Amino acid sequence: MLQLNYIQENREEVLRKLAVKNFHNTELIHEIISLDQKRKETQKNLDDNLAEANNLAREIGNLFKEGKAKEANEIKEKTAGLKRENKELANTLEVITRELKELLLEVPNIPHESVKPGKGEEDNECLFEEGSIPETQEPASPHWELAEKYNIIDFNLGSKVSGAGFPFYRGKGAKLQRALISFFLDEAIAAGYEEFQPPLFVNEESAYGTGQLPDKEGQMYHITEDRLYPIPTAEVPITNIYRDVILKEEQLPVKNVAYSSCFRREAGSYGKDVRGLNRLHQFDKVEIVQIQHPDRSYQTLEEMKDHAAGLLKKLALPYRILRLCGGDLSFTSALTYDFEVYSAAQKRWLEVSSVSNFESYQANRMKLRFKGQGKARLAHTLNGSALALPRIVAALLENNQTEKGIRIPELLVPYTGFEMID
RNA sequence: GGAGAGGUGGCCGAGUGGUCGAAGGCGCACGCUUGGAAAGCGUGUAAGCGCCAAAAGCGCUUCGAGGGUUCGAAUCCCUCUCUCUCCGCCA
Repeated sequence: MLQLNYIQENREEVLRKLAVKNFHNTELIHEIISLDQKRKETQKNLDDNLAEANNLAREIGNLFKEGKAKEANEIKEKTAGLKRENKELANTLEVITRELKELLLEVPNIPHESVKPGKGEEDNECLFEEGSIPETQEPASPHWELAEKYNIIDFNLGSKVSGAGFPFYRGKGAKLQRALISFFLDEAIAAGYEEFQPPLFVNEESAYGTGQLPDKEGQMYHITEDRLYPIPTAEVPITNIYRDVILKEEQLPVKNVAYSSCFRREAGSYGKDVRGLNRLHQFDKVEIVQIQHPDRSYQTLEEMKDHAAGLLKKLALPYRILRLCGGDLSFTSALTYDFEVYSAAQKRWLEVSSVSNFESYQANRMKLRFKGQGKARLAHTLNGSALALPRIVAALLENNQTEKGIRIPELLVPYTGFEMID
């Protein structure tokens, strides 16, 4: 969430920039500011009262020690009213604080100045495109047909055992998954990231920390009995490592990478766009996360963007990079680059990665700070998929189909141990 | 799942109702000392919120979390949580 002081001191600027994200709730901002005013007043009163109570308590202690029990008891009576008053003030303060936090959670992150306004997907700006659209022999098969033909992914079995959106990978399909995961991890490690294997279930605090709660509640599975959430992305456990942490400045940047399964309810539409691997309830992803000094976070974002691009290049997939417009930017992000690969048989672009700078929005929520010379400051958090598997697999299958079978990209062969799926 | 012991500052560790944000030590920073270093000596060493233009200063909160008792809680009571030891179960 945004910092209160920042909102207060830059009210007009905040409103102007949020408008880029199609956020026009001026009233909310004003309400927050006036509620904070009320908070300060209440706290001042409470603090003064508590100071007085502390003084009286000290006095009573001294009097008892000197054996002046009578005087002590007289003062004691004075404290009764004060106590009642304080309890009330404390309650008021708590209500205000809670309400303030709730309101603050409704304010999205401020977009970076390079973000252009726009309604949605259609207004995203294409920054870069590389690789040629492959010429597949007609008729080119979509991946769900290829998956069946070569018996490498079984959607029906998944439906039987779990439900739609939970496929089985088998044989060379399973090996391909494992190869991609290893490849992505190795590339990240070579780029200086530390590998983590995170828990796949997180508690409520963590879900709030990275912003899945309260705004995206319906997207996560929820194990109510134990109050745990299966992670929708490794970003959640990996970033939350640093919840309530004050790092030393020289520890920055923190570079972490994690492979994990991801779980998403995604109660969405059905049809061609979500067929096969296009949208799943469970999928695999390698996620990179960085925690960086505010002065260098945009440099880092570029570095992470290049990392993701490098992976696609090595897999020889045609891809493009989009800079999301205000309307398509997520609630918590300041700037996001989306990566899409071209799927030859489906004749459309598929999103395979999203690289974002959250600036201090997540950090403020989870009190992630760093300390150099002066006071502790909020750090910046960034993350990106590097990469998400299912659509990569879909594109690999479709783009690399030949009469003899599906050709594995050269750089991946050491990981798969085979050159063809046939 | 059962029984017991614990959770104190960056770390170790003292503290069982009053002046304790907390002894002592380690670490770290600065200074003195030294030709230089070590040792030694001295000083400092949490975060958040508020008052203040700001600094200084002051006030409030924080000893796993939440609640309670009390004029006053790190210290007493209750609930939760985590860690350790033993037993049970188990990949």
